[in-house]
Amino acid sequence: MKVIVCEMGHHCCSKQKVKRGLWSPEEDEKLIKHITNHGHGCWSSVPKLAGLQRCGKSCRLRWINYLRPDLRRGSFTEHEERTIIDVHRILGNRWAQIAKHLPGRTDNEVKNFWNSCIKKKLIAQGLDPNTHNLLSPHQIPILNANNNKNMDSTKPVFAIINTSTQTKDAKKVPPFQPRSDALANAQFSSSANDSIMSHNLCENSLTRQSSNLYYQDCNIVLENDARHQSSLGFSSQHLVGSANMPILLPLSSSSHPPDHFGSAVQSWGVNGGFGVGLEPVRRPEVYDQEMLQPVMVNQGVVAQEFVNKGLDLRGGGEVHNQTNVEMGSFDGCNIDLEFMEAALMPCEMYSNVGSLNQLAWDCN
DNA sequence: AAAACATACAACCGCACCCGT
DNA sequence: TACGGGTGCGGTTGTATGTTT
Repeated sequence: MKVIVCEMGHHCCSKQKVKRGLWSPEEDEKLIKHITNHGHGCWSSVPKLAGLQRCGKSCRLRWINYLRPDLRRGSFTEHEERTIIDVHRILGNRWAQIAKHLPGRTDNEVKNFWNSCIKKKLIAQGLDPNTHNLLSPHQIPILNANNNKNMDSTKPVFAIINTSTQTKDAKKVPPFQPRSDALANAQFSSSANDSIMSHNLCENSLTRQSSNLYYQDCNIVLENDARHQSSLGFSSQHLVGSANMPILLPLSSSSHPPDHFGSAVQSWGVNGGFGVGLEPVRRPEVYDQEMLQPVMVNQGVVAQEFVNKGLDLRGGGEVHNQTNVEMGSFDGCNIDLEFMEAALMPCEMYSNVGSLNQLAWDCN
């Protein structure tokens, strides 16, 4: 083990030589003994009192991340992993906040686990770890190149795209950013009115919206890009996707060529969700509420277009009429649907995060 | 067997915020 | 109000260990 001794560092340790690098068992023992007997008090004074040639900051870090008795060591459980993913989707890289939802885990541990494990899993699933949306099409070649070993070309590949990126100026669309300010104000209840309010407040927070997933053929989406921006401007996508709602797309599949979905491309509308795969994860009351008030829920321009055109968003007009989806089309695909559902489900459905109120509270 | 490479994780660094003076 | 010390946080680096070639 190489121990570096230097005179550089923080103001708290600039007056004396301090060790850097890995801690020895003897140093650990000294620190534990001191804090057990006296508490840490002012961290800058700990090294001197404990007889350590370390800076206070280093002592604090060692204690918090490694020596604390209430730390939970060992690998992360699946439940913890899901919690991390879910909270990260809402809070972003706020590791300390995320760690608060995992008793015995430190921010550093969560961060390392994210960077070394979860990140790769999400990418392997076609998810952008930063946004939790499906990777944009221009990222897919990279993804495929990196994952060819694990790819089964006979199965569809999915990616999430944000509906707001389905434009020619996709790159200009700002990426998903956690909205802690909105979360802080968000209220969630079972009433329809509250639901509407919540969605308005949490426009981007991937809460209930995240359960509104619709699968479409990526090729067709891209080919129809212009149509999506037309003045007529509405398709099933516009209805199902608010400006920020993620949509699941099968990117490519030899067993499911574009034609296979061609007849269904407009069928993935409000009622045409990928029934087999997604219906189980939806809460009926939420579904109904959103069906009643999609315009309010989806605050995008497109929804307003529906209002302007006097369309009945409950019944669905042309959108609602096209629900002939072959539900068995994705049998045997290699995507981990459960994982994706978990990653996109409202947190209270599977994690120990009681509610977004809790998260909002923690944000403050 | 050894070198090269990959991975996990501990630790460091710089910055921002809080609070007391 | 300005300043400085203490602390917390997120990004980054360094190192031990495992795996592959």
